[in-house]
Amino acid sequence: MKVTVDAVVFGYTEDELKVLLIGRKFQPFKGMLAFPGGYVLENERARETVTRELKEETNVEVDYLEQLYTFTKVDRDPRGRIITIAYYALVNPSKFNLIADTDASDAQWVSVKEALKGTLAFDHKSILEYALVRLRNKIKYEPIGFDLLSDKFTFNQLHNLYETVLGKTLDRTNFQKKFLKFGILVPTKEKADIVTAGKKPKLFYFDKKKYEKMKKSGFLFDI
Amino acid sequence: MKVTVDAVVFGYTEDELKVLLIGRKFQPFKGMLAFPGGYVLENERARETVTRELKEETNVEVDYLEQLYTFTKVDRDPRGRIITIAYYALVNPSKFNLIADTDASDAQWVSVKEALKGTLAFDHKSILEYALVRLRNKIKYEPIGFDLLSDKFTFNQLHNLYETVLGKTLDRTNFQKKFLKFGILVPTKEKADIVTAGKKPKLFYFDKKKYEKMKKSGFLFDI
DNA sequence: CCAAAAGTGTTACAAGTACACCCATGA
DNA sequence: TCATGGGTGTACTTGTAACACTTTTGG
Repeated sequence: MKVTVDAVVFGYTEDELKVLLIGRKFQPFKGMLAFPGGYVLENERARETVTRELKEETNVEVDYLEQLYTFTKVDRDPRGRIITIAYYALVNPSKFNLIADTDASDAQWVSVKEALKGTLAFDHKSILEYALVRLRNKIKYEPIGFDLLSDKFTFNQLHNLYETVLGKTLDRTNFQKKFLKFGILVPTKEKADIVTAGKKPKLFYFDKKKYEKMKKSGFLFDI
Repeated sequence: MKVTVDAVVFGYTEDELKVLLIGRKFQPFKGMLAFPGGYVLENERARETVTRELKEETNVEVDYLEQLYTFTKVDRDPRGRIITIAYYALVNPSKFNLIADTDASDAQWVSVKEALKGTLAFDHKSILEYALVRLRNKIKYEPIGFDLLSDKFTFNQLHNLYETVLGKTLDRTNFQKKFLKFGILVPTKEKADIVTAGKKPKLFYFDKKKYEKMKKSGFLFDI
């Protein structure tokens, strides 16, 4: 039996949730869009395969990486019996230049909405749906949204991100108060350098170390 | 690369959380305690392997079964490169007579506390720890505790179960009110046939169909 | 000056918590 | 009849949701 990994890498740009897809250079599913991934080698663990393949195929190094699910349907790969361990990851797309290589003819950020409308190679559409559900659940109980944003961000950006991922509106002022009460966001003295019709918003950053400490002493993040 | 499955089957008896373990009949780890499990065959998916091996090795058929995590550490099995897809399951132990067979010299319900103190074959101790964390989280957000109890149960039994699994005390009266308000527990006219120092408690059952409907229309179980 | 976005405050209601208290049972 | 566990009620605290209001900015 052969074992592969697949990486569902989420990014957030232009107020939209994106996913990193490559064009397949070889058969099967040549020319179609698919997740970066590949065979788990004899002397590496699955997580290592994911980071290696991501670097090789797209030049991306992810901030947040978590195992998603292992897909074992018997006929999921036309090459034979191949199971895949799917991972999902979060990254700020502006950090990297996508460079396609090895098995990939190109690498691009595709809107999740569009990706779900079209066709993907293998069972990758099911995997994407599964990953999206996981992301939506996880972002409510763990402060992982920051891995999709720049180090410093405005409340408006965070708010938009949450509304986009969760697919529903959240009261702006209550969202802000809730986050501030947690005490894991640090205000800076800087104001965002963006064109706006109104007041210049403050920039915040996420105090990850403080959050880890609080979590250890029983604090539960919950948006 | 070879692929196995391992099943962490939880049960609840004598006010204690138990796990189903077998004695290993063959090398490696001959004579030690381990989870039921075995190789994924070429023409079956992992979930099928789990139910098949559980039936073969212990005569147990589980009510609730969910994939837990795939463990891929390179040296986790002395026989070579073998990754394992771990599942966890919930069952009411009183429903089955344990019958050990094939690879198992015996099958028994072991207190989770004891199992974590002792030594298990392979990396099964890590897997058990991982499964326990998952169970504790899951039982808060999904009404899966009922799969550990008989079809009809008293509030005291449910309350004890939750306190045992979560490892903390929960106010008896508030626990009851919260559950009743959900509307997923149906009171029967029967009273439990148990010796008690006080009042005879009513028996309830869990209305799974109603819960599924409510869940579809947006209801979130949360204890 | 005014529209738009950021930031702050207020109020009404729902939910959670901590108990007190009564009831039924069997030793 | 009394200790024990089951069952119910209530006051208090906390959290949530909705929205009004003020401030700052650029055109």
